[in-house]
Amino acid sequence: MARLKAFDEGRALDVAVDCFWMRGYEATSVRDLADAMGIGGTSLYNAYGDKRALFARSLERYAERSMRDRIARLEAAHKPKEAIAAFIAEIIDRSLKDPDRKGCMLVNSALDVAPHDAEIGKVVRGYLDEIRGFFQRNIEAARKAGQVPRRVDPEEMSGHLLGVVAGIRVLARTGAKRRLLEGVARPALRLLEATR
Amino acid sequence: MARLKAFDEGRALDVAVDCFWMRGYEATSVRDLADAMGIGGTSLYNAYGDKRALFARSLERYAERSMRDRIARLEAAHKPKEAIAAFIAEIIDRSLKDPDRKGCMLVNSALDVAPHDAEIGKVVRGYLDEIRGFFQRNIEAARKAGQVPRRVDPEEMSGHLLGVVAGIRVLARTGAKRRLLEGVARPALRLLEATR
DNA sequence: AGAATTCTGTAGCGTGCGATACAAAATGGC
DNA sequence: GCCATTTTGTATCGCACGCTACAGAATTCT
Repeated sequence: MARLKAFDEGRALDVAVDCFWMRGYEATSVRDLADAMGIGGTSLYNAYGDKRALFARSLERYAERSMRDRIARLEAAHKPKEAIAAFIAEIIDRSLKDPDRKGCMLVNSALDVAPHDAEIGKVVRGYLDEIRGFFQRNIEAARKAGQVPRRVDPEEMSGHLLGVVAGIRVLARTGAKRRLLEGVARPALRLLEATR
Repeated sequence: MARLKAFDEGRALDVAVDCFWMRGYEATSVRDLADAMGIGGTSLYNAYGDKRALFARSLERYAERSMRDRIARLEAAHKPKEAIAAFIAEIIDRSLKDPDRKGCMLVNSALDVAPHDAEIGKVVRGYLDEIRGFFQRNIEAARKAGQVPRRVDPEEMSGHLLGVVAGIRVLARTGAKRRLLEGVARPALRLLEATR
């Protein structure tokens, strides 16, 4: 019927994710994007709409690949309390291993673009609440199984853990060392252990 | 000797702080700044140098007025443990009261500009470490006074509190409600209380 | 008053931005 | 083989960006 696309939309989108992830929305130009994705500007607009639409799709892609996949994998592989600890440990490891110090695209977006774009702000809030939901779900399960003290309130504690994760992402982006990041997390995890 | 400045450099700088605080570095144009400050572009360059220099001075001003002043005031008015609780309570209140949801300029800068500007990154890290220092200092004092459990490690716990504050600032910028923000903070403060 | 110095407004520099017009190239259906 | 349709590269568009040249206004010193 018509000419075929000469590039893989999904792969190019992954590249766009990296660009927005590293530099943020404003600081990433359409030309930067097109060059990195290996396509022309026309193809970019043809395939994804405008810059904002591409950002929205990138954010969605990030949430799917870097958040939901991780949550699903950890919940499948670990018992509830261990899933929480593994989530935080993995985030610290990834933050330290990434030479670009990109942090978390959701956290970056929460500060960068959410305040100036109500629609994207709502989306970001939804994604962050999915993370909180992961924590709450697993706290509840662990508490029912007697692996977490009864005095721990799942809703409150899930918010605490979400805040801790966001804080870790912020500090990691400024080049914090492992010692500091683990120090941020450890007291929170200790609250899930039985009190001596 | 020469013509006098027709504007107050300090007051204008405060306006610049608000602009950068709300919109970030990239998204704030020199024209936006000059208009808001009530001066011409030439006067801005004459008085502050270029945009980056104005940002650096704004960040410094913010740290002085919104961080060091608060720390000094709270340490003068409260005993160590209460100073910590008051610091966090004040941040939550201010975050919720601000209709612009500006959050914390240090945290915003840590994500926005620090990763792309080593020098400013270093400055931001220094300011954040001043906050951590406030926490550590007061934890140590409270612990010596027997108001905080001996098992609390001041260095680790100060990092935890810094992370919690950063997390609160992130979530506040996305429009989080008081219930969530206080839920983030409460488990951390509970660690400073004696365990039943 | 006049000289010296600094500040201020206008006007514009070159550059990069997001986005698009247009024609050539490539594909599948008939 | 030709038509309809979509993709692609080139070549911009108008605009806003950070920044500056320049001349006139304002101030102090002599």
